[in-house]
Amino acid sequence: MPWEKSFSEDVVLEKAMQVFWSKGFDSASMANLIKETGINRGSLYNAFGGKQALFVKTLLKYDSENRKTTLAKLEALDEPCRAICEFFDGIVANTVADTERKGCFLFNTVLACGSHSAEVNAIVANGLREIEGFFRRCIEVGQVRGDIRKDIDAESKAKAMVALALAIRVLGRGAYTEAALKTIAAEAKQLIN
Amino acid sequence: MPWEKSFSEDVVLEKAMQVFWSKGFDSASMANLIKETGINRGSLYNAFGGKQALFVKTLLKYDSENRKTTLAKLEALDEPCRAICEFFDGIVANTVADTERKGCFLFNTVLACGSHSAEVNAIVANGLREIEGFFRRCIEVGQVRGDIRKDIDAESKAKAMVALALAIRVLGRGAYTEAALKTIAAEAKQLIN
DNA sequence: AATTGTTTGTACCGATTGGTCTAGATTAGT
DNA sequence: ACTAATCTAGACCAATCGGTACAAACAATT
Repeated sequence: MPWEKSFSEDVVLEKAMQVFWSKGFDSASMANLIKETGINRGSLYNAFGGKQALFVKTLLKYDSENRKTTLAKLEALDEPCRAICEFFDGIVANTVADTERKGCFLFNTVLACGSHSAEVNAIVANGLREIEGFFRRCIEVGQVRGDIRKDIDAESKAKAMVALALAIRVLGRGAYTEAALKTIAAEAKQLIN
Repeated sequence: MPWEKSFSEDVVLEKAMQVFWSKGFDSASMANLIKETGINRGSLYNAFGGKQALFVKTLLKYDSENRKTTLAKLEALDEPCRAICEFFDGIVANTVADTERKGCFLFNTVLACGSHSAEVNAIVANGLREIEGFFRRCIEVGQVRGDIRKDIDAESKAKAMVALALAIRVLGRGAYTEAALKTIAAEAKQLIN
């Protein structure tokens, strides 16, 4: 038998993810992806199948490596209020630290949902659902522990928090200043007061 | 002298706007625009200059015909709280009524701000600023009249409202159900309670 | 009827799109 | 050495992109 592979699929996926993340699915060309991943055209098609399939794989990678782990870490704090605060502080920090202004890969994909396949839409819908679930659980646990008032509707506030998080990411791509983003984040935290 | 014109620029702009609105700048091709406007390729270039120039004109048309007039009508109510409520009821109603799920042309353009010219970015930035100003003035007037508590920060809440409005429009494009959008709208109204 | 400027249809341009394919180099196991 | 699998480099494909060009049809004034 000959060799198995000369490049790391994961490293290539990581680089491809950066391209899709910063340019979006439509604007990212195969020429871009070939150049940035560094591997050959044929190898790319052979290993991943095509542009759409490659995109799905990068999105899944982002979803499991960024979104899932971030939420898991925050939930592991076991301090609901702090978890929510750190979530919003985190996305503001990430947004202003990102000189490329590329936002959140998952949210960016939501915005262009019209032009994506059902498979992609299912991935982002699941991501949104889980972010909302994170907020809801934080609030409910906080209510049980007496940190959060019991008369607020956890699900309702969780949805509003998802909405504000998305808005921070979107407006942070250029339309709003850091100060404005921090203001919105502060309003999000205040939802549970 | 020959004739002046055989088609109405405004009617053509209206049709072109629909194309850009539902497909976005990048995905809308000149072939689409020619087909939907019904006028000839040469006439289109002669009358509007090109794709980018045509886009700017449709965006300005939307901004003045939709955004400005909507805000002006609400502000003319001279009932701040009702104006805010009707704003959010209105965007939810518009969102669910739109079977094409095309969202708000202005917000859609914000999302793709990275790929637009400085001119376009200035138009959307101005639009956002004016929406925020609308909310801020509503809150301030409400505070003067005693309808709204005076200890809330008008500018801060106004920014949060812009964020929630944007999120409703974006999530309404397919990711969230009508019920979820109404929940977010309710949270937005609650910001001034 | 001549003139003038617009509309129309279509051909055309170079560039780029996603995707396929071939040729040859490379490396490992037999 | 031989074979098998994968790599690279690049030619190639039809389709589409935004934009230009041009000739014919057209209408309104002179």
